[in-house]
Formats: sequence, structure tokens, C-alpha cells
Amino acid sequence: MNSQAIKAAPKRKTREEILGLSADLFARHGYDGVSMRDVAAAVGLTQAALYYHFSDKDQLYLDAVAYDFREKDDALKDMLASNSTPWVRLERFVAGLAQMMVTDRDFLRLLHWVLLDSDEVRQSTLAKDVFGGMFVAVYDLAHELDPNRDAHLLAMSIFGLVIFHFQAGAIRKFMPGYSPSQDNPEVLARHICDLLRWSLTSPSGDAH
Amino acid sequence: MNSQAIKAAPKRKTREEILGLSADLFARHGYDGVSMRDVAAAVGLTQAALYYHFSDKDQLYLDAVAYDFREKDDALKDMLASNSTPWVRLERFVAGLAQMMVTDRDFLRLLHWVLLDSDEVRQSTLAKDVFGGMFVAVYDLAHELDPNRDAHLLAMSIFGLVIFHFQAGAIRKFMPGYSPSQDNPEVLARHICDLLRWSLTSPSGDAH
DNA sequence: GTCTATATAAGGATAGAC
DNA sequence: GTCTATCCTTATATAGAC
Repeated sequence: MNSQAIKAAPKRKTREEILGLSADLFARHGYDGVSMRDVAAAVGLTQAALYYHFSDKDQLYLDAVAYDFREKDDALKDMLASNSTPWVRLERFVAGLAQMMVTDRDFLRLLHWVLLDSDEVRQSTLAKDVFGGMFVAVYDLAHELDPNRDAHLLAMSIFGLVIFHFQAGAIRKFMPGYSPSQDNPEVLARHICDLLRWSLTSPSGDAH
Repeated sequence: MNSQAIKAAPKRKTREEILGLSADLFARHGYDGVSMRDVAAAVGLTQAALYYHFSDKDQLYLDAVAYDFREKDDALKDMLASNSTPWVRLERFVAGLAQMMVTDRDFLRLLHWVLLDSDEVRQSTLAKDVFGGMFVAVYDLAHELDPNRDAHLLAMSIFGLVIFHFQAGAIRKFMPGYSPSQDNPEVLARHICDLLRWSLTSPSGDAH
């Protein structure tokens, strides 16, 4: 009925189960905050078994992050790929990204840890594997929105506007002007798109 | 001749030395990534001595972060306080914040860890002690820039535009359109202020 | 593939001398 | 105020049985 029939890929599942569960843990507590014991307990194995699947903790971490981001990356790229106008695609992407931040808290958390990682090799690997495709899509969109601006900076700004809002989510609540409605992805998306739109479509902006 | 000679403020220095040095360590490696042994070694004391000054690791961390941010908070508020026009103050603040991100890498790192902290109590404490004043200043500025927008969201966006750029600094280098000049605080500040300015001053922005 | 058992290091924290 | 010495827990990783 299904692919590998009964016998061909018998235990490949364990590896993916480890990846999924450890990604959750790393998202919540970071590399140093998660022990191999924690992972083993979550999966329902002993510590030693993990070393059958992964050479060491570093490798497990790297694979887990890549595993977790892959699917989100695909979803986000889908939001950008269509033949609507650039502004419609932007609106959909921003709302979709914001929604994703709300729906899956771990997405933001894991992203956070990745950005924070001080290991250069891990970062370059993840940058390409995980963010490369998504960034390029937004980068192209940025160029469409305003060919006269630095598309790289503009793309970064788009990400920053959405992501930072949620990064600061926990402390935002203690700041003046806070309203729970701001946690609504639609409200945020509206704010951001307005901010960009009345900027980028600016008619006769003069010298600068 | 040295130390104890004066008598007035004999050993208060040690505590501050611990705070300064441990702040560096926490900035670089986070709470879990720093051991009391690490701190002790950096300061030149033994582990046990730390427990004379701080009840436990949590308290040391909390005090160290607050200690480190206090001075930056003051500097940033100064940039916002003047009687120039709002746009001039914005430009100065953005450039100043960006410069600070470049000059003191630990500032960003520590901020990062604070945002990530999963401990609610620690977060509310730090939110008020550390960011409260700075946020209010930007919040007020945001209201001046455009009284018709949600000042809270706008203030957050201003922070996000600057901060995220540097958060993503390490992976940005692997993305298309990257240029070293974008690491220049002046260039970034120009980009951000343009983005906001041609937006917020938008003349006849119609319905939305 | 997964287990038990264990080696070995590093972690937070305390007691008591000075 | 700081030290030495130590306790106890937790950590990564391996060896070898099943």
C-alpha cells in the first residue's frame, strides 16, 4: 500500500522521532539547556541509544534544527509564490509569518537560538539550509516592491518587523500602550504593511 | 598605599567586578552556558567566594544583566532627550543604537538572552528595570512622529528594525545582496529612517 | 537497535578554617 | 571576605550484553 512496504524501512522512524522531540526541547531550552538525558526521556529511550543514531550531541542538535525548519520554510515560500501583485503577496506573507509565530511558539524559539549560536560553522550551515530559500523569496519580493532600494536591507527589515515583535512579546506586555489585540497576527500584519506601504509607494519623495 | 588604605569604600569593588565580568560571560554563553566556576575564574576568586556576594547563580545573573544594561539605557535616553525636531531625534537615536550594537557586541548578545529567558519573573523584573525607561522615550517619540498610529507598535517596530538587523548579522553574510557596507551603522540608520520617513510623513495617504 | 552499567568530568552549593 | 575541601547531582560518552 504505502511506500517501503512493510520491511524496507523498519526503524527509520525512531530517528525522526528523536529529531522532532529534541527540536522541541532545543527550542525551549537551547543547546546547553538540554541534556542527552532529557532527549532520551522525551523519546522513551535510554541515553545510550541516542548515540546509535547520532555521533554526538552537536550532530543531534544540528540535524534537529534543520529537520524542524524544513517544513516551515516550505510553507512560507508557498505564501510568496503566486502571481498576485507584490503588495498582495507581501500582505499574505507577513500575515502568514506572524500567524506562524503565534501558532508555533517553538518556531520563534528555535530561530532565536539559531541566531544566537556562536558557532560559525553551525551558523553557515543552517543559514543556507534553512533560511536561504526563504530569504531569497523575500529578497525578490523586496526588489519588486521598490527597485530603488537595497533589497537585502529591505528584506531583512521585513523579517525584523515581524520577528522582533514576537521576540519582544514577553516584555512588551509590561510596556506602555500594550494591548492584547497587538498579539493578533492580523493586527500586526496590518500595522507592518501600512508602515511599509505608505513608505515604499511614497510618490515624490525628494532628495536624500 | 593601596586598597584598604582609604577605608571608606573598601570592598564594594569586588561585587561590581563580579557583576561586570559575569555580564560578559552571560552575554557570550547564556545562563546555562556559564558556570559559577567560570565566573570565579574570570574574577580571580574561588567559587565559594561568589556565594558570599550572591545568594545563588540566579541572583548573580539577574544582577549582572541589570548592572550591564543600566549604563546603556542612560546613554540611549540621552540621545532621545533634546529639543530638536522628532525626525532629528529619531535619526540620532537609530544611528546611536546601531552604533552601540556594533561597538559593544555584548549589548546585543545580552539583550538576546534576556528576550529568550523563559523565566517569567526574571523577565518582568528586567523589562521594567532595564527597558522601561528606554521604551517610554521611544514610545513618546513615536507618538510625536505620527499621532495617528499605534505608538506602542511603532516604537516596537523602530527597535525591531535596528535590533533584528544585528541579530541576523551572522547569517546575513550568507544571503544574497549582502555587502559589508550594510554593517555600517550609518548606512543602516539611513535605510531605516528613510523607510520610516517616507512612510510616516506620507502626504495624502488615503483610506486603509 | 536498545539495554545496563560505568568511566570520567563538570555542575551548584555548603562547612569551617583563616 | 576569601580560602580549602568536600558533598552530591548531573553531564557526556563508551563498553559490552542481549
